[in-house]
This record gives sequence, structure tokens and C-alpha cells, in this order.
Amino acid sequence: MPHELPKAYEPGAIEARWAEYWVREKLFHVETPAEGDTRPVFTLLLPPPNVTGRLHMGHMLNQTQMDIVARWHRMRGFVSLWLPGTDHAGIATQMMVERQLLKEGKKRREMGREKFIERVWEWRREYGGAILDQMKRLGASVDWGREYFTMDDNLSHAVKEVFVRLYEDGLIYRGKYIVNWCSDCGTAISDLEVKHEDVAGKLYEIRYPVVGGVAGKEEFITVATTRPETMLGDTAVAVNPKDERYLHLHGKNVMLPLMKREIPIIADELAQPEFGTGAVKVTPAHDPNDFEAGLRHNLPQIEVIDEHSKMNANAGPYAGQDRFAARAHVIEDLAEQGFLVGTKDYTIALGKCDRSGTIVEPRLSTQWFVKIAPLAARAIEVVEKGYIRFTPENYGQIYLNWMRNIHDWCISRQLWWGHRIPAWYCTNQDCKEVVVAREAPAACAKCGGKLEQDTDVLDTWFSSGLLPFTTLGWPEATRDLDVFYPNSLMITGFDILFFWVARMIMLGCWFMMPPHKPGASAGSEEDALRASVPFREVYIHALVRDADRQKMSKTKGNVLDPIEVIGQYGTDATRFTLAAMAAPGTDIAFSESRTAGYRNFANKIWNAARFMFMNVDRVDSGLRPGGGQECPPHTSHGVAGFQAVSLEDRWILSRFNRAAADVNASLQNYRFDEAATRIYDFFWGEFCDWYLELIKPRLNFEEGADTAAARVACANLVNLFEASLRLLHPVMPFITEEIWHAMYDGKPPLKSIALAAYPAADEKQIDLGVETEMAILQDLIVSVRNLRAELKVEPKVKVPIEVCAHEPEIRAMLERNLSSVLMDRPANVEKITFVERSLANLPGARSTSRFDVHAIYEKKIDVAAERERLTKELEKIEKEQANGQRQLSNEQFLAKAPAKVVEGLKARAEELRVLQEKTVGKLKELG
RNA sequence: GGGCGGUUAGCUCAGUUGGUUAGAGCGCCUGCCUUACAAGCAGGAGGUCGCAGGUUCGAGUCCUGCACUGCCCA
Repeated sequence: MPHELPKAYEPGAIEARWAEYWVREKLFHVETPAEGDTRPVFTLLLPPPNVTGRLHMGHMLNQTQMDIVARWHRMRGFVSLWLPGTDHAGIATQMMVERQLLKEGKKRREMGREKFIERVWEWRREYGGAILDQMKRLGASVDWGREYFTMDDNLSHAVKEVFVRLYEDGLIYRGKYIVNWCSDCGTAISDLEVKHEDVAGKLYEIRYPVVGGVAGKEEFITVATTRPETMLGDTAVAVNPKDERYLHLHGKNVMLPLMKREIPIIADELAQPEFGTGAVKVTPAHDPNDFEAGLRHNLPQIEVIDEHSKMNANAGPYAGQDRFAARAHVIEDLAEQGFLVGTKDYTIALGKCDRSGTIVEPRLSTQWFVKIAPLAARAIEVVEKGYIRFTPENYGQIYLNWMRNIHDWCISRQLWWGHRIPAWYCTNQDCKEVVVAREAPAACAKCGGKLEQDTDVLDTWFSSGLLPFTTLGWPEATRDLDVFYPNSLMITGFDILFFWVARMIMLGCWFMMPPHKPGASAGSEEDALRASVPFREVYIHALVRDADRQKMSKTKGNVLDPIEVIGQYGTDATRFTLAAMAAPGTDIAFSESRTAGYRNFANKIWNAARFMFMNVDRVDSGLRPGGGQECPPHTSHGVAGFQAVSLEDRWILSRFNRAAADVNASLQNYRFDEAATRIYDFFWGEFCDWYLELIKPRLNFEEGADTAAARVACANLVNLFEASLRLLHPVMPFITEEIWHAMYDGKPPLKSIALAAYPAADEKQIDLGVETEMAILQDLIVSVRNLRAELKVEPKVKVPIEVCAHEPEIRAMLERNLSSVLMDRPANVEKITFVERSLANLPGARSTSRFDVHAIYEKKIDVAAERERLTKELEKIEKEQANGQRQLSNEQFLAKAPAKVVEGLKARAEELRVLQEKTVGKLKELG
């Protein structure tokens, strides 16, 4: 049986099937284009989800937008490559596996590095594909044949290569510096992985006695701190050199309370005269600013807190205590000994580990760093020069501000899971040579001693920052790299703008520029720079919040699982919701009522299709889009094979082309919201509400009916519907695929609608005159419906009407297009009489500036209600009239406003004059 | 402390380089199971566009200040 669609739209039944089909048929696999292939190329890289992750609404928004763009380009004839993959996520994955081990009573360290890593791989094989399977359910048109994992051999090889080259370029160094230390994760983390949180804390004022006093008298200098326990490691007190209060103390020492250690008073900008007392304690081993000051003044660095956030042996009597317990004890002892001057409430911006939530400890530690300035300079330049464009634009500025204030990047992590740092140290204590190499060296080149590899791994973002070129074959000179680099676009959320986008730009502009760029480089240095960017455009999407605009979080319990939403409303409806709400600059308050509405939209399409098939089967079940010809080529404009015989035909054709033009323009500007709502309005508000109703009289299959007319109407319907499905496909891929295949009775000319051409506007099919005529017709129909409601005409009773058109052309147009047959369904009209006399003042009449229409119906109207309505209307008219008059009598306006606006206002004034007269007349008639 | 957004109908949001009558979905009210669709159809109510100034012939839109609110950075 052809064209069998179940009565109700059930997304679950169709979506899983197509999702599976797209993957099985490798529909979105892209072969590397051969030399000489001139097709335009569109490349997208999927921001790799964390391999331990589950799909959340943010992913779904991100992937919906990418899929819309990827499908849209593909349908427009681009080689559209969308590369999927997952990220090995060092800390998260390691923690996940450690937790699993703990249940078996095992520990990572007891197990040993090699066995542990093997275990992580096992874990990954078993669970690592979950999020990608979820992606398949979204219909993401990625090239599964090119799927990557950041720990794949080829990518690991590239990571090593990048590390060695940066080292050789002098951009990687190792040293003992203050880093952000998470004692829970047991590793250093980068600045970006520290989240600041304002908490209520205390500011303690502590006085340090000045050694020897001043002028023989005991004197103190008071410092303010939020972390009194670190005073145990103080090696100086700083005052501002310009601060006159402390000039007499320059060069003196103080006696550090509790520790009884003499430390100097230094003059340094570190101390801000307006903050607290103007004097600050200096703890070089436990504060980044103090660390810098310590270097300036050659101060010793005394560590008092260890890697587990406990006080160490240097903390004297406090050794072994937890840092917070030590704080309490220190305060107690200071108070007891008379050194505590005061305690104030104070808001502290507390740094916490993004992953574990533990309070980060600034700690001296030997780590590897990237010297960021040279990389940042280039990354700034390419954005300033517009080689990378941000949407919304303001993110470009945010990016630049961040990039201009960037600090060196700590890239080593004290983990096992990740890319191990390719550095070796000579175990000979007299040599201690450091070797950075691509392959493990056999022995120390300097002394022949034994070498041991660094036990640390690299920050996960170090490897993901390379993906735009490493996934394409770098460091080899590959054809893929030639064709697909730079990527066309990066779509991602604001939260990883710095983590990832910024780093991709820095690394891309470094390694895809000479001398690191593989293959021959043609053109100037400027051309090379322009071509070095990882992507031409960056689109930053919003955050998905819950319906009450609250951030979704597990603790609040307001997390919406996209898979559940999909289960309830379908992927298409969920995608449509995200697209329709994706207005730039605003977060998305995801509301399920909205999704339910778009599920209804899908149902509407479904039923319109059933209506189409029902009629097609009555005319000729072999009827196919394009009259059975081949599928339109990629340059397809407008609707092919459409025979516009009636006003509504010409109208819908014109409206379709306008919609196509608008949707393409919106997608070009990443206005997914505009594109989605434009299609919605067209399909529901114009195609279903008006066009389908207006052609029903032609779809008459009774005895003696005009079957030729029905055939044309059906053919038009099929052609228009097919084009509309293509227009909608990028946003709602499943339902469009389903109906499209049904239209061809399961034997479509292509494997998928996804491979068909995207509709573009055909200017010749757009007709403003026709649209205006149709608007008048619609006005008339709505007026009659209004009248019926007012007159409370029984729904089943048909009413004859009289129509008076003021202008002969309008009357001719109405006479041409209005028939009782046509008016029967939309307005329940049985007979139409055209008259010359004005009907404006009759009860049971409605007027516009172009016509009067009168419903011939006995029932008395509700005079009071009618008067109220008319009075309200008159008020509105007169208000607008007054407004218009004020402007039109203003010479300045006439002189300065564009002619188009003035003319428009004059025309409107004339309309208002007619309407005002009619309304006043009618009110008089009512008495 | 520095920076960036937001404030439009009961709710969630659109509103283009300033231009004629500020729109949608949901919700609400009224009437309809009209042979595609009640997940639907038809009709309707509801807004001094956060406040105060300013620029302009003209401001929801541009500028200044204020209030409230959210986010990022330190």
C-alpha cells in the first residue's frame, strides 16, 4: 500500500529507525576530495565531549546547531565534513576508574601505573562510547568513519611532537613556581580550572614587633591577612615605598610571632597603602603575589603546607595539623600572646578546584609551563585583523581582553591517565640532565647515566587544543590538511571559550604557520597567517537553563535529561525548541511547554502529509514530486513543476520563495531562532491554515467533478510539500526524512533527503501584487468570521453575504477570485452578491478601507457590545490619525524623512480617513 | 574592584542600519468532535516596552544617569 502513514505522529517509532539508517548507510562519510575537486568545503569539529560524560542539554543545543549548519551546507552542495570524537579527560576519567577500583578494594598506587592505564582503557572500551551513542539519537550528521579519541596513537604522536617543538622553540620550560594545587586530586591545575566563589570570611590583623623598637620604645607593625596560618612561612613584611607612615621602618626587621624568626621589612608595591593597615605579610611559598615579591627581594621561600594540605615540619609546633585546624590554633596562640589586634568580617573570593570543589592551595611546585606571550601575540593578531570572526561579536572583545592578560600556562598534571610528558631526567645526581625527546633515549647523552621519564602527564586541553590540525593528519603534510584546514566554523559554549577556543587559536596559529606547517607554503607571510587559524568563524551559543531561568545543576535537581525530553516529545521537537529559542545574547530558559508546542507542529506536518497522500491516492497513487523526473539538482531554486493556476497557487508559491530567502539569510547569520520560526509560520500559518483550505474545493472527487483540476492541485501540493520538507530538513531531520521517503513510496531518487538540494528563492516566483490581493481576500474571510461570531450564527448555518468594493480593480479582483464554493469552507458562506452601494452603516457589516462586507442574517446584534467595540476601534483610529497628522503637518518631518516613509504615512492617512468615516457613520446608525 | 549582558503581554521570549498600527508560543476567555490534524479549528481579551533625562522631524531601538538582576574576570 502506498503512502501509509499511521494516524498519529509518533516520533519514537520513526526516529530510531532513521538514526540507525544514517549511520549504517554511512551517509555523512566524506572521502578526501581529490586534487582538482572544486566543490566548496565546509568543515566543523565537534567539541569533543568528555569520555566519561553523559549527554546534557548544553551538548544537545551545541550539536543541534552544528547539525543544522552541517546539513544546510551539505544540501547546498558543500563537501560538508563534521568530525566527531571524544576527549580522554584526564582527571575526570582517572577519578572515575579509581572509584570503580575502590569498590573492589584496590588502589591505583598499589596496582602500578601500567596496570592502571590498562584498566582505564578497559573502562573506556566498555563505557566510553555512551555519549556517542546518545549523539546518534540526536541525528547528528557526523562522519563516524573519522571518529577520533584524544588518546589515539596518531593524536598522541602529534601531542609529543608539539611538546618537543615548543621546547625547541624555547616556549616550554620547567621550574619551581607557585601553582594552584588541589590536594584532593593530588595535582596542579591551571588558572582556568580554579573557580572563585565569594564566601564570608575574616580579616585578621596581627602585629609583629619591630626588632629593637624605635627610639628605644617597643613598636609594632600591623599586617592584615585572611590566611593567618601561612604566617608561619612569612619571610618578610612589605610596606609601600611611598607610604610615609612606614618610612622610618625601612631596613628594619620584625620578629615573627610564634616562630620567633627575624624577618625584614621590605619596601614593595605589593603593599597598597589604602588596603588594611598598608602593611602586608609576605609568604613567598604560599601566595602568587608574595612569590613574585619574594623574587624581587631575594627572600627565602619557606613551605609550611604540604601536598595534602597539612602543615609540615617547617610549621614547628603546628606540624601535622590540617591547614584549617592550624589556622584556629594560630589565631588562638596569637591572641593569647597579645599579637592579635583585631578580627573583621570580610568577603573572600575563595578559589576552588573546578573538578573536586576542594579549596585550592597556592603551592610551590616544580611543573612544566608554556611561555604564553609569543603564542598569545599571534592569537591576538589574527582576531584583531578579522581572520577569525566571532558571533555574537562582543565575544571577540572578551577574548581579546583575556588574551592580553594571560599568564603562563601550567601544563603538567600529577596524573597517570593522559599524554605522558616526553622528558627524561638523568638519575646521576651529579648530572641531572633533562632530555626532551620524541623517542625514549637509551641513556644520558651527557654522562651516559640512566634516564627516567617524567611521571606527569599533560593537561587535557593541551591535546584538545591541537585537534583542528591533528585530526587532519598533522605533522604529516596530508591532503586532508590542505582541504579541510582551516575549519570553517567552531560552535561552542562560552564556558570553554578560554579553555579550548583560545588555546586552539594559539596552537593553530603556531603550528600551522611556517616553519611548523607541513608541506609547501605558498603566498606571503600574511597569507600564511590568515591560513593558520584553526577556524574562520566562532559561534558562541547560550547556556541552557531550566524554565525558571535557573542554571541546571545536580544539587538543585533541576537537570533536564535530553534523552528523556526526546522520549517524551521526539528529537525533532526538542531540536526545534533549541533552535527556536537560540536568540543571540540570551540564555535559553528551556520550557517543555514550548517543546510540546513544537511536537504539535510536527504533528501538524504529519497530518498535512496524510491529507496530501489521501488526495494523491485518489488522483493517481503514482504521482511523484517533480512529475516523476529526477530529483532537482543542487542549484534548485523555487518550486519545480508548480503550475500556478489560481490566486492561492501564485500566492503560496510567492510565500514559499520568500520563506526560502529568509531562512537562508537567517542561517547565514546563525539566526537559528529566525530560521525556525520562519519555517513554522510559513508551514502552519500560511501553507496549512490558508493554502490547504483554499484548494479543498478543487480536490473534489464526486461525480462530475473536474478531475483535471484536482490532478493539477495534487501535483502542486506534492511539489510544494517536497520543497517545504527540504526547507525544514536541517532543523527536523527525522520527520522530513520519513515523509520524503513516503512521497516516493519508498523508492526515492536519493538515499536521503539530506542529500537533496536546499531550496533557494527564485525571484521570478515572488509576486508582491499577488500577495496584496491575497491579503485583501484573507481580510474579507476574517471579516465574515468576525461577523458570524458577533451575530452568534449557529456554526452549521451558512450565511449569504453582500460585498461592496470601493475601487473597480478591487471589485474585479474579488469577483475573479471569490466564489461561494471557495468561501464555503473558510467562512461558511453560501452566496455572494456584489453591490455598488456602501454597506458600512448596516448592522451586521464590517468594513476595511477597501471594502464593506455584510452578512445577511436575521438575528439582532448586541447593540451595546457593538457600540463598545466600535468606540474602542474609533479611539484607536483617531489616535493613530492624530499621530499621523502631527507628523504630516511637521515641515521638518516632510523635509527630513525618507520619501518612502512620508508616502506610506499619507497612504495610511487616507485609509484611516475612510475607516474613521465608516466607523463614525456606523456609531450614529446604532444611536 | 574591573568587564559584559538582561529588564517588552500572566509566563518564556522575538523585535534588523531609529520610520507607518510592538509580535510569537504557552496560559486565559468564547464557540466548534467542519472527513488531514481536539497534539486540532475559528474568534477574543491582555503591553504608558524597568525609571528619569537627553539626541532626533520621529526612540522599544541611539546617548547619559539610576534601579533591579544575571554572568565572567581579579
